[in-house]
Amino acid sequence: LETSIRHNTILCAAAVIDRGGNRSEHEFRGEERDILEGLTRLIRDEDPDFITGYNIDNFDLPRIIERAEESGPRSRFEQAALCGWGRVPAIESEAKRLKPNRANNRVWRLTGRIPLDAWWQVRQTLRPERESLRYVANMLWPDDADKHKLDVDASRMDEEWAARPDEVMEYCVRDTYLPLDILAHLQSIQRKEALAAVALSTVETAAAGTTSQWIDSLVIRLADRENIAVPMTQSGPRRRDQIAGGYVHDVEPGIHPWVAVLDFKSMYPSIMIAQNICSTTLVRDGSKNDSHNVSPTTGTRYLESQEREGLVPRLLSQLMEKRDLHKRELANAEESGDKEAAFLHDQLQYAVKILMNSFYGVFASSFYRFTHPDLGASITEWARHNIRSIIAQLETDGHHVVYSDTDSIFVTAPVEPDSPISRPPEDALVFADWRAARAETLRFGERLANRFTKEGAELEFETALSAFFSHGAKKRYVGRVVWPREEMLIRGYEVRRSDSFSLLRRTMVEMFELILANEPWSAVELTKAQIDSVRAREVDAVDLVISRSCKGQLRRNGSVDFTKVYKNPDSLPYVRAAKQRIEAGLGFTPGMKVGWIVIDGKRSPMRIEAWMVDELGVEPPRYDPNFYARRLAKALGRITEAFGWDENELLAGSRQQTLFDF
DNA sequence: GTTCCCTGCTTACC
DNA sequence: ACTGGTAAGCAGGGAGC
Repeated sequence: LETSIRHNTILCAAAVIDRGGNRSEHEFRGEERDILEGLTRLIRDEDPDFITGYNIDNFDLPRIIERAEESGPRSRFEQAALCGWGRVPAIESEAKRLKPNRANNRVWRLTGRIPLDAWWQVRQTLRPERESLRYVANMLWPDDADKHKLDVDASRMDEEWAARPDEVMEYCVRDTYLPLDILAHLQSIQRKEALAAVALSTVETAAAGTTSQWIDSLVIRLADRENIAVPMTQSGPRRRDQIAGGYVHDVEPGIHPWVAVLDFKSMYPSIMIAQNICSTTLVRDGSKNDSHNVSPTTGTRYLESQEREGLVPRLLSQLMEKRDLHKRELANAEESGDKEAAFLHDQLQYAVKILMNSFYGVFASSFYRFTHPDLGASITEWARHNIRSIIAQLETDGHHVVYSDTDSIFVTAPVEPDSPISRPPEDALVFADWRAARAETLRFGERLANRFTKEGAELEFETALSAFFSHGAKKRYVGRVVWPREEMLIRGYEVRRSDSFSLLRRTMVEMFELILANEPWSAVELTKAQIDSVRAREVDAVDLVISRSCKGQLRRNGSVDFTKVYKNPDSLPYVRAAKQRIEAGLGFTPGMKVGWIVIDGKRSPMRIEAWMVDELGVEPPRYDPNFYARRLAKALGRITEAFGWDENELLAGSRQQTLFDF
């Protein structure tokens, strides 16, 4: 749709029908009624299974319903001519199922069809820094200029429509192809189908249903076969104390040379299977029997599986076998060059993985029908117990555990001291030392995996690192992987965060390269140089865009209320940016990411300007160089501090400035 | 005008 | 109206100085 900013009405619409790759395009303009009727007729004639678009959940669908209700006839059945998209006969008795509807502001439902928003798929699978269609198209197809041509000013749509409707129509059509291309690129539909296949659910449930519905699909089916009564879900609010989660080991700041990384294969599902944890095996009457599986800290008891195998453990074992099978088939297919089979098995093994990992969350929740607070608590206490006891044994044996998070352990390998940590050229003398260190780390990793793997808790040797670095914060680390591939592994740091800015991300990656190559002083020099260039305004504003997602509540008239979701909305930079977008006529839908540039960081609240360059092609805002210099110094200083250069020393830089000069 | 502490919030890791 | 916990870090704002 293209809509009037002034009157909220629909100016024109375009649709593209994709039938097995053959596409046809359809344009609608004229009276609003005619546009809506035309779209509805097209959908009823062409009968699509999926309906997509960019941000249809929050924009197109609500707009269509709203306009149909406002401009259209009174009765629900008469409105069906304007938005009766459901796959049911257009008769009075079906009036209810004809219209798309959205229960409790959640996902859209449309009888017989599946609305699948390309924006949401992009967001979930790609996590882009910014989410405008223009930005995403540019990211996915950087060389495809006509996919991201910008020749209509969307913020002045009324004027554009009045002056040159043909160009607007063309622009509208082009943007209708993109969501189809995006879904194809992300293989979104295939993924939903694979999930439906393994969860034994409809594709609709796989696409729009909740995790608990996927699990219900498997558990209730099995419970029915076994004549086990299925509890109802209790309604109403039930709060309870949180259960304890995974264990996270402290990290010592600095470089740790030659590290073997091990992790448990499907940790929580394995524990559920091994300990037979299930609603149907939980001992609830206080009886005690030596055969019971007893959890290590709370002493929760479960029947042993020989006495009665729990429904969930059984389902999980089957899923685990299924995943192994698809992985084997995937390997076979790859070997024989059967691309279609390889694709299918890859989708299926991935869907099984997703499904297996969903079990724990549902059973640890307070409101699932088969849940009991003890179930979730038992799973995590076993997990903490297993990993802690391995850490303790390793330390007793004199091995240094560098880090551990939930199901992973990072252990220093016993390599020759002074083995090089960065790969030397193959003709260098020390290359042999590097290779020997790697071989030793591999042997060590394999040995640990064998030693600690037991029935129901398989410890796998996952990667070998020639160096591990952290500045001392949990969930933030970098590793130079030397096996099974050679690559850099970065977790948690600003590099991974979409609310950082690209100059910081880039500089930090370069810095890590140098640190892992054992050249920390070069890293410091690099950082100082970058700080200087921001200070001198030599950096493009596009490299300084910060973005975050922003919530809001949509009012009936299409405006957004921020006070319902935020205590003090105007104190938040992203809310201020969202308001600027709305002001500029660019539109904002709750949940979307908004970008901004800080133009005065000294004021409180800081002054920002929304980033609208992608959509409007306007001049970028003039940024506050000192703010960005400080943010760079802060984030990078945390890292260089491990080598003796702190934030203020970085800021002082080559210019001999003091902390208070900006 | 700092500094320190707390709160509110998002986004990461697993 | 619905899957969990653990953790880092930014920005705003008030208190005590």
